[in-house]
Amino acid sequence: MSATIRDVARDASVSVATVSRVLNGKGPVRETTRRRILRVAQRLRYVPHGAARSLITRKTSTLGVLLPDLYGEFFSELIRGIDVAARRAGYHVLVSGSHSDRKETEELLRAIRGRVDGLIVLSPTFGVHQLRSNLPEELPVVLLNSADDDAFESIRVDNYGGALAMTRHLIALGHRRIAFVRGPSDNHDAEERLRGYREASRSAALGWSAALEIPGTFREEAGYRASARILRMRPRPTAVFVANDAMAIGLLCAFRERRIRVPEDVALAGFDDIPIARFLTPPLSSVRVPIAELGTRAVRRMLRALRKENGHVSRHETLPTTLVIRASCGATPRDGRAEAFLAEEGRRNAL
Amino acid sequence: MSATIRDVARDASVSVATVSRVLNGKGPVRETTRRRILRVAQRLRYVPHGAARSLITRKTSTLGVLLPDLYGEFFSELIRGIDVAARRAGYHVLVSGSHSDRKETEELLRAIRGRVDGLIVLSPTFGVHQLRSNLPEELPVVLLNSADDDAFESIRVDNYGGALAMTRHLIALGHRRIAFVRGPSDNHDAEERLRGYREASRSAALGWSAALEIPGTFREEAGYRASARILRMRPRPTAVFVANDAMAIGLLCAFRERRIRVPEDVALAGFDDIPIARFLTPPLSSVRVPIAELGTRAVRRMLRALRKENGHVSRHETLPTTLVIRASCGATPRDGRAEAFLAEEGRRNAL
DNA sequence: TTGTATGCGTTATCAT
DNA sequence: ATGATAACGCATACAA
Repeated sequence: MSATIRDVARDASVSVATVSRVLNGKGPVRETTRRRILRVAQRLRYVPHGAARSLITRKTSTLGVLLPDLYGEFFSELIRGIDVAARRAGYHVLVSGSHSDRKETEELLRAIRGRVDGLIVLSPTFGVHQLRSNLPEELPVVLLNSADDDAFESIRVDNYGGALAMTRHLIALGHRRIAFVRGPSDNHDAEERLRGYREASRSAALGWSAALEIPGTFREEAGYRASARILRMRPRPTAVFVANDAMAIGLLCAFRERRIRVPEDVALAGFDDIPIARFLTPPLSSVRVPIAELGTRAVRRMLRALRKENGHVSRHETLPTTLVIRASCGATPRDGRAEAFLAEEGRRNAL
Repeated sequence: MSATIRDVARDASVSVATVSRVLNGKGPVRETTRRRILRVAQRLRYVPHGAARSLITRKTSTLGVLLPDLYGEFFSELIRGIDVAARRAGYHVLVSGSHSDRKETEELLRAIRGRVDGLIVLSPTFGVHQLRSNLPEELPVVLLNSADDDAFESIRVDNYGGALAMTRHLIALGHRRIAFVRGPSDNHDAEERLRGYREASRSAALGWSAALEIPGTFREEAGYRASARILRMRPRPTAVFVANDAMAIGLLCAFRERRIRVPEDVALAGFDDIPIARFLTPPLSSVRVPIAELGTRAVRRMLRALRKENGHVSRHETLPTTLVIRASCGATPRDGRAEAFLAEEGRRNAL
């Protein structure tokens, strides 16, 4: 068994109270005893017991993160952002992902009482009411990219604005028939991106039709499949805007198999700007989403809430998205330059 | 404040002991009181306090996961594997990633006392001695892909065998000068892959030379850069085996810029078989690593250790890697077929 | 079948 | 400057 505070107290011939004071740097204590206690603690390899401490302190110094069924880069970037920000502030991260089942989620929500000081929830699919009813009242919650969020603090990404800008960019390049490959219809991010596409199409008075919108799932396979429907259309779309990069990769693959050239035969643009987007053939134009920052901000907001400083801060925040134009949409020479590549690398490392 | 067990006891006119018995299903209790207590508990939305419970139980029902600076698919797949396996067994997952600083890591190791029941450590870089000295003796530890692991249970992936097989495959295709782009030299996985490449080269009596081994970092950029050195070699290598897929993508990008055709001008093979490998241009031959399974197994081993069933099980385990041959190494027609794609998809979904 | 009492390892509130 | 002791919320041995 590990040493407890009593062991340290006994070996140092003091009371547990004094040991506690020394270890927490609180209250006055003579320098000599302080050093003696520290020495004993080190020799015994004493470490305070987390559960015991949080029982009395009513603080766990850990943040909970609840995620849906996430894949690939998005997941890892988000966790990374949360993790580093949390650790910097002395917090641990309790993560629970791959939640598709509603009941399971509720069970989990209840199980966290006394395990976390706050909860960061990314739930583009589910509503928020189940959160309300399954969570302790006083537990701070920060919502990420959620649909209805009036009850909690929330941070989202400007999916709508990004989709609007990219669609307009394609229009500016002369495209009139632009297909859109959708994400899951129960996903809020996906719906916002669709909304941006529609708004741009409408305001430009394009020959828009429902047939131009193709269902998808955010997975590569869906993009691969979408290609067939796109190539069957008459007249054929001259550009395809895809709701995320993963599906765009599927499309790229399918187009290559059918000898459709990008961007000569059809222009292509994605969404997310995952790290490999610029390494694709051709390099993929995309809408950059600050994923890691989404996590970082969430933690920052959470910390503020934990310090009860959330009295007058705005409860909703939207992170901007930015257009990243590469060769796939035809606005740039087909082959990217190494110079451009290196510039991008610098920016990335600076992050 | 949330309701405690006392609140429930009071409202149900019983003692806390009885409430505890009901909620944990232990000991005999009359059916009528049982139901009454359950009803009250539900009305009060009572949930046992995790810290309090683990203080007395000496169990936290959470698993710690310690990771190095991981990126992309590898990270997310591993976490997914661990997460689902852990939750299925009723465990939470406390993750801490992006550890490059040694001191910070040690601090963290100590901070987990009383927060986790066991620790899963992926540390291809660091040694294990610092684990020993900073961890409570009795804490079960499962090591993943670590260099020296005699002290703990460990699971690793057959990096050596995979690299050996892929190199031999390239040799069988007629290649005699095969370059190898290395991973970080302090990374155990990377070194094992290098070892496999060397062994295959040696046993085939190829014209191997140190110049054929190019340093790398596992990031896309390193692959991009490696291309220059490769193209400068005389005679030029006819094939390049890259220590991971991310770098292979960088190479693919650089080759395209320089109008080097793959596999016609140079064959290419990667390692990891990340999901997008088959969507690349051309589809990338790679060595598949069962990442999610690595996590799943780790949890299984951990659970066994927690049940103290680890008396007679083998302490070291190696997961097999498998060759995935696509177009990039030239063994297959340049364009993959949709049929092949769909077959692969089936396999993937079955996972 | 149920209640009482003790302790898990800390921190915090009093004394001294 | 230090010590005794009461919480924190729960599980459990033992008594009833």
